[in-house]
Amino acid sequence: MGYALLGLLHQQPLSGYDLRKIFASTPIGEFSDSPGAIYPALRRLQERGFVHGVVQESKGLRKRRVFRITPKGLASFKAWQSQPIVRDDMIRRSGELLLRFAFMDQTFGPERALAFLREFAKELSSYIPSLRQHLDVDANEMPLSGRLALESGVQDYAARLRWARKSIAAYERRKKEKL
Amino acid sequence: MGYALLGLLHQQPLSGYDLRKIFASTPIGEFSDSPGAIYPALRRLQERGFVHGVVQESKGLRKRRVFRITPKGLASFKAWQSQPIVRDDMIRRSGELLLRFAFMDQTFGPERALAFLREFAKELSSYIPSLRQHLDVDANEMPLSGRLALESGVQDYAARLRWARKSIAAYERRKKEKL
DNA sequence: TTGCGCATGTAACCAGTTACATGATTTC
DNA sequence: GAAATCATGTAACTGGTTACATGCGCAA
Repeated sequence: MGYALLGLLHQQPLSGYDLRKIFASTPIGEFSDSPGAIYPALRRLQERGFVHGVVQESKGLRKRRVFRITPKGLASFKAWQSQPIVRDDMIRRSGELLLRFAFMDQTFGPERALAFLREFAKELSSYIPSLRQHLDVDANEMPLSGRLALESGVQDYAARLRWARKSIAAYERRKKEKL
Repeated sequence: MGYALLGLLHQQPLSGYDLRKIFASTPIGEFSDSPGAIYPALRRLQERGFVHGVVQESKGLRKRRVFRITPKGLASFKAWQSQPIVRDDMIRRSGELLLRFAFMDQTFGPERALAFLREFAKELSSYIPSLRQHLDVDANEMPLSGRLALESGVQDYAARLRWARKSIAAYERRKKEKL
């Protein structure tokens, strides 16, 4: 979740309360908007030197602490985004992959975003057949609900692959238009 | 994850090592096969009286502790499966919903599984339009990668809804055949 | 003056990750 | 006798959940 905060703070400086509102009101993945999650996370980021908070006393309201990302924080964010996509990311951290992608235009530009999508699609299209094969094997000895639940996983991956291909096309279309 | 263990132990008695192998070799959601996750989880279940472990010394191998679910454990498992489906489950605990469904044929039979799917589909089909609407609003001020990442979320839910409807049809088809 | 929205925080609890430790048996 | 497999566990670390606590300014 620290990276979600860094990504948002890279767009603009925000207070903990601002971040809570963002998590509460927009469908940005599965992040918690509870103060018990956000304020400790901001403190950790500050301890690592990734963000820097300044108290603002203006405007009659209670003083707020506004955080901005540091160069060190941005470097760490970019390093995180640049990690290769491995199968385990696909299986157990798909939300994190989407988050890495969501901020890619801002940090690296469309060319890198496109490269990310291609890597994503490639990894997915190699995973899906092996998953499907596995299911076909041991689906026989399972009750219908179990079989369907596994099938749902395959459908999810297939939908994500379609999304990736559509997104690749969107980037390529935009590239052409710019020429 | 405790519920995943209970569900598997309801099918048959298993040792911690057996459970690790299942998590390692089958695509049952996103569960960890590490001993540091499984053995403490089994101990907790035992402390709550949900499972009971018996040491087996047979067969030359190292002794293994085989767990079976208790009536109390089964009751707790069923109560978990019977919770109403709320929107927050859909958004932040979709894996848990699928897990609840996966074991439903065994615990409650096809009629309840079908009811679960209908509730699931209903909740989803009310959520998707509101999500889509939200996206259309604030997608304008976002870079392409951010917009696409949010779009991916919508696609996921749409795929899940299609899956639910297909699954409902599968249950209804089977019901007809039985008559 | 009661309550609401703004705004920040803490503390107990729970559970997964990573890494380490141990020991028995089988296979090459 | 070394390596692989079977089998169980612990400990430090990390981080989210839930619930509580606090305080300001404004409007009904």
